[in-house]
Amino acid sequence: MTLTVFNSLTDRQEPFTPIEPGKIRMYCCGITVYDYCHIGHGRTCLVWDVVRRYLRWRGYEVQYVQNFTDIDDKILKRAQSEGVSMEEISERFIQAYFEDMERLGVAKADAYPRATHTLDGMQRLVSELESKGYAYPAGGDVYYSVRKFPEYGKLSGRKLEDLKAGASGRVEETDPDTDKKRDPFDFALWKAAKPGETSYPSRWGEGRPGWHIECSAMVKEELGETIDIHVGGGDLMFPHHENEIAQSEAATGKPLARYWLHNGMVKVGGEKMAKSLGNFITIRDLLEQRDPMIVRLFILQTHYRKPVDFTEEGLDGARNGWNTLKEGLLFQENYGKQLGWEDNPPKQSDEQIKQRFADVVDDDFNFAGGLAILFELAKELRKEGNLLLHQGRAEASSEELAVKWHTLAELADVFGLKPEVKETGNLQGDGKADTSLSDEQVQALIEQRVAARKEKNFAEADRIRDELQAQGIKLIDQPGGNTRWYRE
RNA sequence: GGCGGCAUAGCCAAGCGGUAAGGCAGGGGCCUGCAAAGCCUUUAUUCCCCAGUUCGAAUCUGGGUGCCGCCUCCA
Repeated sequence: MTLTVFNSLTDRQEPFTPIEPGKIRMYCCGITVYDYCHIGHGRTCLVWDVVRRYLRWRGYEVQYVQNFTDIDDKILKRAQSEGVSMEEISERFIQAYFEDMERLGVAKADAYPRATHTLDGMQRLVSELESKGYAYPAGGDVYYSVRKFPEYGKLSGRKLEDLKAGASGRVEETDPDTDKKRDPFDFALWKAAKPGETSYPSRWGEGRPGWHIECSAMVKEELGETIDIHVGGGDLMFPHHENEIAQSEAATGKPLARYWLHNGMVKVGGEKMAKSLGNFITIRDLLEQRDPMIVRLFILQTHYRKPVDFTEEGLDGARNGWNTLKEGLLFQENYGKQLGWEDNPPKQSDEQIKQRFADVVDDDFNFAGGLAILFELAKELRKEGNLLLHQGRAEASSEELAVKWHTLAELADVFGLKPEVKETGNLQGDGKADTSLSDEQVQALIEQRVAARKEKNFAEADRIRDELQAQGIKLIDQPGGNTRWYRE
């Protein structure tokens, strides 16, 4: 089967072919760095991280670029209210972004261009648009003339007439600069600086770039005139991506991207989560409560184009599901020694299963379908592990188990799902709660309980178990009187 | 008002014309001093409703209903 993707540009699912065989140039619209990232940003980054991982796994060389918007009204506003520079705000939240993404296991992009580092490129592009007649200056601003670009609206499926019908009465009233525009739908490529604002010199005077031009400039500088895949949140399709197309394609006369992919929004309580609605959850707040891998699994369970509703119930389900996968992934950690894998680390994976996985995921990145295969493998390994634990031997051969484990680990890696291997405790918990008891204290109590059980003093044994349970320590009694434990 | 998307078990979710994946939760059994974990087993004659096409439809067509997103900054 061949990889097919849903292209927003054609509104159809179509076979994917890169411009240059084996190579993919991919651009993701990143974030405006004026605050901590919320889980909507998290979903976007996670989804495209996995797409990128999958494409690599499928054998493509992927060049992946994601931008930071560090020139923006909201950054300026925050800088002014805190009495610091825009740079200071940007820098702070770029660092926070990297911290959050590292915790979520999002791989680093190949480049992170910033608006402040792309000023020349943006100005060149604006000049080019001006000289080609697509842009006009107006009192220190420069606007893009939407009517000069006949294909305007081709991405979002809008016609200028429809926009007019919807926006009539709103655009004129809300935009005090409207009088400078020749058409209400023209948008700013360059904005004249207002007094006290951070600004940059240009041939149109002191000012700063408009929002959309940065991506047009960055794509061109980092990846070229036509790229393979341009991705971003569905809410960016209009006007941001539409305007990017208008700018880039008018300037180069070539398509900006062959495939446009958009991810669905995150909802909370059935409503879209957005800054403007005030119902957002930041990634760092969420990660106080939940293992990053739970969040990853939760998000990957829903197809990337569908909306996903964040609920406690949903996250609880993902937590339990993650425990199952983790059990499988830790198979080598927990049983490899017993199976004598040390000098012969398993390297072989099951080609048939990998083919099944690829067939499913090739269908517009059907991650949920792919996860079903991971669960299949993880459950088999868990079952065999349980046999090893209780009976000292498994049903399958060491080689078979090695292949299964290796296949699972390889496919889980495509999804960025990795258990944290902890030094403490002899089984893995979900890393959520922390207890006041040290490992030594737990161990001591367990030894007391083992002794009590030997004397058939079950009241005392149960008392100790309850005490540990209250601290979030779970016990597993094994045949032969051994007890394993983990933190819940 | 315009444009677009989605409706599948208690919850989440795949499925894209051939007779309902998977996860979570639940029921029953095994194991256990009792648990926990694990194992086995079970849970939608049916896919929002109504028509139609077809030998055959959750899947295609038409018409309803409901929910959501975009049209303004937004991942």
